Amino acid sequence: MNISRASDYAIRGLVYMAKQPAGTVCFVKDIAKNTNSPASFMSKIFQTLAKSGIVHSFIGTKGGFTFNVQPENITIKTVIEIIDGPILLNRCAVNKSACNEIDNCDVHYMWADIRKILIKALNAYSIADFAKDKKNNKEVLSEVINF
Amino acid sequence: MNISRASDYAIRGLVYMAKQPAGTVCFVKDIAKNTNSPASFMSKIFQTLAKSGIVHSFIGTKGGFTFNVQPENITIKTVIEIIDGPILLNRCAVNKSACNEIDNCDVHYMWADIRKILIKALNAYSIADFAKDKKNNKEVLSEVINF
DNA sequence: AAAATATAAGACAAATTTTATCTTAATTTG
DNA sequence: CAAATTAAGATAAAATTTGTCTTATATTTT
Ligand code: SF4
Ligand code: SF4
Repeated sequence: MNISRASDYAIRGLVYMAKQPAGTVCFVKDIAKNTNSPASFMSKIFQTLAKSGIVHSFIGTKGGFTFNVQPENITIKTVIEIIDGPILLNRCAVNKSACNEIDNCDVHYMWADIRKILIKALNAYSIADFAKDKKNNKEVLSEVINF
Repeated sequence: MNISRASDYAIRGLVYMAKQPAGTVCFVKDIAKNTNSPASFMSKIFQTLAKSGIVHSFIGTKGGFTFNVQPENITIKTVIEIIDGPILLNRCAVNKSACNEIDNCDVHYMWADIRKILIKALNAYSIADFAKDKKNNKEVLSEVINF
């Protein structure tokens, strides 16, 4: 029950980028150094992010990455889905076609429900939220929703 | 971002047990058959559940498993933690000792927050909730918390 | 313009985790 | 006490995750 290390790195890398002056072309080398991640692994992660369209890549000397979507509009959920694929807690609750139950089984509604909550929480945080200050100034969700 | 198949099976297996008359000694063979899971895999899963104390096991002919904790008191979170281990979304947000940040890093508060929400949601459902009827009669959480 | 350099892209490989099976031990029944 | 039934535990296969190494592309320098 965790995100992959790749998704974790991706988020940290994007947060690092968001902290640089807007428009800066960032090198994987620097992104990796500042996130304590293996550069070659981070490289592959950014390839995936580039393919998805949220960052733009430039090959060759002075190449690197820039945002293609504003960090305010990139939520944690977006990043996790790009790297890890769809968020399916029990790996079938959404993909009903993969199960042979005619009616929904005993646990279907629960997983759908919990998934909905999780996705909303993951969508409540954007990359830009972390670039500002450490104890980010947004109110803590779990208090706001009184849950 | 999903629970393991083992946890999924565990939950389904326990729900099956909860549907039998209280006190029934259940065989792995039957539990597996009724959850479409490999019996030998389910066997190992129930070993783990037995070690944790939530079920009791009986060896030998007419052996099997019974609840050691009332299904009402076994939440989904409990089961997942027994099978998959602690719920750590980014695999460090709780285990601060495993990281070398002096202050908390940029993403620490977010993960702590989302984790808190997820855990509450997982704790809101018990095994007994599913034994009653399919569209279980408890209100849908994601609506109740207006989130 | 060619060579050297810096960079991302993509192919490849190791490590870990997940999923499962196979063998052994324990208990009951006849 | 032998046979049958069941869980426990050891072992193995498969899948996924994590990571590295090589190749292609663009820029800069000579
Ligand atoms: S009905 Fe059950 S098995 Fe089928 S998709 Fe829903 S949760 Fe999965
Ligand atoms: S400070 Fe950052 S790296 Fe350390 S435990 Fe928290 S989330 Fe993990």
